[in-house]
Amino acid sequence: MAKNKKMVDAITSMDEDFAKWYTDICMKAELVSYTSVKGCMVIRPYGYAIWENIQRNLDDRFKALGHENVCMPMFIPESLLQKEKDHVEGFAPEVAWVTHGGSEKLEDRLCVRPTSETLFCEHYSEIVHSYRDLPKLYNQWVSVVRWEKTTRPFLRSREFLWQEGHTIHETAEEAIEETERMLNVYADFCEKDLAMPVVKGRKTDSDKFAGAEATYAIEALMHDGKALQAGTSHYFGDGFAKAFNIQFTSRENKLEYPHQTSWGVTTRLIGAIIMTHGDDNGLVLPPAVAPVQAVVIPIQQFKDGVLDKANEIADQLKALGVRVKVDDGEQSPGWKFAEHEMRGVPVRIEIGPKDIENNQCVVATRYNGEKQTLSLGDDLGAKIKELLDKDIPEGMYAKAAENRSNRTYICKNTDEIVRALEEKGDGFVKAMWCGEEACEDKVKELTGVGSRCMPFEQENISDTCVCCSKPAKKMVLWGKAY
RNA sequence: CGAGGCGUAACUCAGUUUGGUAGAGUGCUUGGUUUGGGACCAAGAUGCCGCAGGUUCAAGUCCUGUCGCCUCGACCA
Repeated sequence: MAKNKKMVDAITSMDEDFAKWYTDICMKAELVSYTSVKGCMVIRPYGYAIWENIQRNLDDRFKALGHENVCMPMFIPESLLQKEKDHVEGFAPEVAWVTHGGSEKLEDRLCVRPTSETLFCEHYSEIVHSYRDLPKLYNQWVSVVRWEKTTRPFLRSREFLWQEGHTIHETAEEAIEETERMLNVYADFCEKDLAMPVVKGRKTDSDKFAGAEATYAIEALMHDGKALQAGTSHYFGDGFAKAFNIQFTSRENKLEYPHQTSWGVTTRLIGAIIMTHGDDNGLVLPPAVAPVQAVVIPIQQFKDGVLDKANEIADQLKALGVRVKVDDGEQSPGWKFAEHEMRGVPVRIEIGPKDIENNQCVVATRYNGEKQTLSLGDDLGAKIKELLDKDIPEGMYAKAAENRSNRTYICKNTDEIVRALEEKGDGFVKAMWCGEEACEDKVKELTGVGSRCMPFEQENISDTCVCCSKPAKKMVLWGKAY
């Protein structure tokens, strides 16, 4: 009782105002702080630690597949940006420009990178000459700038951190394979480590990356029923190579254009974690990326032996590689419970005089609020490790998957879409599409949901388009997007 | 960029209608009592009232301008 009352004070309930609930969590869990420039956030230590864990995990996966990290400059001369027509058209409206160096006006103004395809292409044109130079599997961890009009922490900021992979290959087949491989890396990471179900699919032409031949994405459904693109992977064909004049001598001694890809995920993933798993008591973090995986809270810590026992448990967990903290602060235990719940710590361990007497401790899991009593001893660490590695991520995944399936509607016409959204709230809509952009636009106009992707796992819902009566070509996943 | 909201202590906000000594709660500091779901008592510190002009004997309050932030739309990772 006391808990709910207090927590409502601290965090707006998600049913009451989801947007406010989201910003409350960002602020109160100390993930970010605003600055004097709109859309530019301080990512605070706790938020950054989550990013570092995401980064480490993905970086290991990239390296295991042979990718190398590089770092491109942050400025792109306007003349370079303009080499690929679709690309510049896509990004021009949202780039920030540097017009002066010191007090001197620049001849060729510089764009602050919104993405680095052009820089990679310029570089590849210098270093790729022979099929022996291929492939190049490069990646970089940097920040980029897009001058967004509406901004929100993690979901849409003007500067954001990301990783952008840029690869260049001898053949189209190889590049397509890379595009799919990296999409799968993202999907696996999201599902296994972030416990977040995603739909893999291809973007429709109207929604694909500026300059790409094909764009693939993973789409996740947030707790409020809105869709969030969690990662993308693009196949460029040889379009960029032609625009930037990248050529190599092939095995047959012919001059050929290489095929390229790019793929990325951003700090938006932190937003996805918040909105997939969070609840009215705050953040709920998947153990794989939680800065603190387990917190030990001593009860009556001033009594002899309590703190020692707490530290003993922590040491046992540390030895197993668990990120663990003992909270020996002066606040009351109840305060600490609420605080660590708000920060999303996956496991809480309570240890007090009563427990010590019975040679036990209380272990509570954040995502479902369940408490259990475990005996102290050599296997305690292993049991908690098992919770962190298996039970918790699986339970979190199941919970998120259930929300998604409750909010996924199968519809045969636009009326059904409107009705489903009205009755059950926002969510994913599965419906057939004829392939015409006009229908895509009309569905959005009539129902409010836009095309998210054409899932790889197709279902035949009906033979005709959800909008017109023409034969259907693809099942499309529709939704309101963040 | 359109529509709305808001800038007063570290935070949340009252005070603006009707101009007249700068306020509350939370947090912070110190001391004490507490400790199994955000404990209690006492004492204390903290303000360019977003910024710039103007009106006035007097402006947090009225007028003009300006900057910024939040939310919702259109656009986007």
